[in-house]
Amino acid sequence: MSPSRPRQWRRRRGYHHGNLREVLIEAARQLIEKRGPEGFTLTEAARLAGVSVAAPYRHFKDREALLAAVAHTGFDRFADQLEEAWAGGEPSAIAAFEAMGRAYLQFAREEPASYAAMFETELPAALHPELAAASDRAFDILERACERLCQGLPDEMRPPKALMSMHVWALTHGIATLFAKGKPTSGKVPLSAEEVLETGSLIYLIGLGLLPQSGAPTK
Amino acid sequence: MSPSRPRQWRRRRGYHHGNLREVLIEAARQLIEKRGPEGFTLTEAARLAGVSVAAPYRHFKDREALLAAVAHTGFDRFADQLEEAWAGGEPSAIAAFEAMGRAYLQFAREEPASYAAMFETELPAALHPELAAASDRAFDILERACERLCQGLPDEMRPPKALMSMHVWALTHGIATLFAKGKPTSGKVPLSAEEVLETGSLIYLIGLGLLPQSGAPTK
DNA sequence: TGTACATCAGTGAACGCGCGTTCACTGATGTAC
DNA sequence: TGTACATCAGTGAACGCGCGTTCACTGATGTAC
Repeated sequence: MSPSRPRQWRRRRGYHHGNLREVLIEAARQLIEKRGPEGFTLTEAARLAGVSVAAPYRHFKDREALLAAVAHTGFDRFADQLEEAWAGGEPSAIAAFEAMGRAYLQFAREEPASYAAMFETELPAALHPELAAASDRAFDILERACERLCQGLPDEMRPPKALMSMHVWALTHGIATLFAKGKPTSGKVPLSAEEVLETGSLIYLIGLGLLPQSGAPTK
Repeated sequence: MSPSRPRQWRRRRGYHHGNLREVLIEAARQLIEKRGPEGFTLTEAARLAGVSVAAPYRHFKDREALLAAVAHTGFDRFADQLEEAWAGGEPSAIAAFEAMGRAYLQFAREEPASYAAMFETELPAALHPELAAASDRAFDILERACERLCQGLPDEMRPPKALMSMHVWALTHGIATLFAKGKPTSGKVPLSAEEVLETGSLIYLIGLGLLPQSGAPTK
């Protein structure tokens, strides 16, 4: 073993971390999960990443920038997963739609910190345009899904896609947050978030005329 | 003017404030409105109320107790307003239901701080049983409303009331939070929260068979 | 009605703490020659 | 291949600040006699 410089390109060894930006985002995610988006501190994130408290400033302008990065990377994965779920349900628009709903709930459950950073903070969109773009992408996916769903509907029964997207998004977001752990509502009712979403959207789709009345909830 | 002790029973003059508990709750509400439930400080609330930083401890065990009081009084008014709106819409169950929905959105808009303290904090229910009771009361009102709505429905088409309540609550809560000011979603779409809720619940009620298909959204 | 006294609801100063951010610095890395 | 050097990505100490909470205290109030 000669003392040649360690040829570990993106390895996190030695003085230079090599990966600190991503590690800090992940650390912030963990801390937000415990203490909420307002509760996480830059100091703690640095400690968790094993660097000095000043190191994060090489990668982020300030605390808020790290929070925005958590939200941004969250939106990216969120949009990816919605898209993937939709594609996996094709060619049945209904199946694809329901798969997307489940993917939404799954994301909120598996990445509560990302979800909180994305939807429960007030990051000024003007200061974080790349964040706004990432969030728009997720909304567009939802909107296109609604459009596809309604394709077969006669014109006069087809709801405006923006309106329908809001219905679907609000219902899903509402379920995701009411069922989030620690919330006063969670566990108050012996139902899973998935059951509530599936039955709720079933009734909604019947109301739109996309499904026959017979499909009413049975239990 | 003789120096007789001021006969102002519950007036907030002089050394004894007389009203401090309520004033602190109101101050906390104002601060939460600006900085969120995690962002408000006891120090600032005391300053806003015009008392020393130690005074709040005469009325609240600690910071969290004041936060819980904001949530508690919020739930009380919230439940009152839902109940009142329902009563005002009687005897038409549909009209009463929609009035209740509007009252919900109105509360969230007029008391964003209360709403946040109620639904966006993680106050341990075990430590605040009176809070859990107040929240249960609000949910019960919603549940009874759903029951009333479905009264005319044949048994096999009637959804379990807990399930239906969750649908309705989630949709309304989702709309309220997505439209809350400062949120990434607010203002993204040229629709009012009320429009989205009204059309969304219309479609839902059609899906349940409570309204004829003809009532589909027109615009 | 007057007075002594217990209790209540404030004050103001102090504490220890952890935070966000800045600064001059230094070790590691990549590259031009 | 070797070396000089610019740049990059860290360190570690320090700062000023505001917070939650505690403490001994005191002025105001209500009440028993």
